[in-house]
Amino acid sequence: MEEILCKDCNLKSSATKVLNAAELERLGSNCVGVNFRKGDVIFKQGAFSSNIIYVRSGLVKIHMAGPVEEQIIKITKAPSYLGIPTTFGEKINQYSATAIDNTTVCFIDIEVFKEFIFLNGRFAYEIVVELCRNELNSFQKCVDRTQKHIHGRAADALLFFSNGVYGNDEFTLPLSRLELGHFVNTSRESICRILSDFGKAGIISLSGKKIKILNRDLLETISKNG
Amino acid sequence: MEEILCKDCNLKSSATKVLNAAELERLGSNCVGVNFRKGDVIFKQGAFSSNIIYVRSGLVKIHMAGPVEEQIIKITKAPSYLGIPTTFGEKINQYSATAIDNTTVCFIDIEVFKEFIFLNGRFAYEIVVELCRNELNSFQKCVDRTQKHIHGRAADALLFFSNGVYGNDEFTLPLSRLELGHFVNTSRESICRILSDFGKAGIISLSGKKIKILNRDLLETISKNG
DNA sequence: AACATTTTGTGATATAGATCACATTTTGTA
DNA sequence: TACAAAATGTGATCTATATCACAAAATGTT
Repeated sequence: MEEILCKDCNLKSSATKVLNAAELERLGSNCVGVNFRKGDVIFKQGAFSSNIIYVRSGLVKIHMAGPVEEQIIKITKAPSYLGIPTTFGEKINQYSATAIDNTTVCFIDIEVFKEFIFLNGRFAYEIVVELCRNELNSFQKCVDRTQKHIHGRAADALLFFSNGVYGNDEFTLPLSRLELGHFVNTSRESICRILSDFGKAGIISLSGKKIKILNRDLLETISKNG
Repeated sequence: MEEILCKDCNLKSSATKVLNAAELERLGSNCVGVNFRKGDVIFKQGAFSSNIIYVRSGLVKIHMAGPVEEQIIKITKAPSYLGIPTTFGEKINQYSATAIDNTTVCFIDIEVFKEFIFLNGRFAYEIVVELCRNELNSFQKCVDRTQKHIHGRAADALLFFSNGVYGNDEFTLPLSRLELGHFVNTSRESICRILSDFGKAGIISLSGKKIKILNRDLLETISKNG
């Protein structure tokens, strides 16, 4: 990738925006930008972890090996940090991150990151806020995952891509059917069936990975009650 | 409760240990201790939130209303903070906390807490570490919840009480069968059946809420593979 | 102690969704 | 362009667990 200095980066996180010139300088010399293509592994569960990762652009899945199969815990759109919990909590990554679209990230040395938390209260505050938001989301997501029926969870996923990721009624799924199954806790077969159910009911139109939401109201109803 | 000044409190959190005398003084004048008895609600989902809660002693369940039924997201033993995510992320509690044993907590004014994060890097760091640990645990817990079969999840719960809470093979369940169901995502009936299965198999002995683990190895095997 | 209420145990049945099995389509590649 | 490999669609079973239904204990209350 073309090298951009942190101070000139126009894709700063809300935490980084709070750093002063000297701190940005320090960040710049302890921060490496890397491009990943769709499918590339950014970091792997079980590997040693010594960096915080800032996703400048792109889309990433966070996934971990469960007792039975792989599970996609969440899908994160830039801008966002990855691996803060794993890097602060344990030396070893507790989960993997894989690009599901072309993605640019910065690897930030954990020690510099810690330094900023120690020395810059506003930075620390922004990080705490981000972690808190994540925790709430993951509680909510876990409850939905365990209580909703498949149709509801599949509707959730479609609405997530439409609203949360692409901001459009029409989009190309960045996941295979199998991965979509891992994201909503079902089998590939069930996902296939549900998507075609939705298609037959006129809720979406689909051809391969291209999806268009035709009846958003109904999809939202299914998401709530399904 | 007998009033104890924060500076004299011998149940400090790892974050509070890092505060200096002046900060402890300030904390003391913005911090109220309260006792709760088993069953008392500490804070309620949907209510306005303006305090961080530090659990000095006791046992608390964090629970939220799901689309179908109540779910116990986690059970937290003192010492620990409650409601940091809710208080930083949203003005409204996203979940409830209820004492499931006699519990002593301190209500800390959110503004003082923020102040410490801004001004004391070591305090901020300790909070970040706690939040990170929570996030990892909740990922793991969510995967287990959605992938393990009931027997495995029930075994998990028993091991959690034995190892994580009471540090003993013998303990009194702090939950009714229904609540235990909410904790491991099953119905009351299934929990009853599984506990009696475990009893018949000689893995535990049980009379009412008193439980003794007789075959820990087998229970751990079930937890892993079940 | 007697009664109402809540909690618990356990069989019988129903069902959402997994799994199996195979055909078809799509994608990558020599 | 042709062929191998991967991804997808869909019917036919199978099964874990929910739900229903009721009896029995335990607990709280006057």
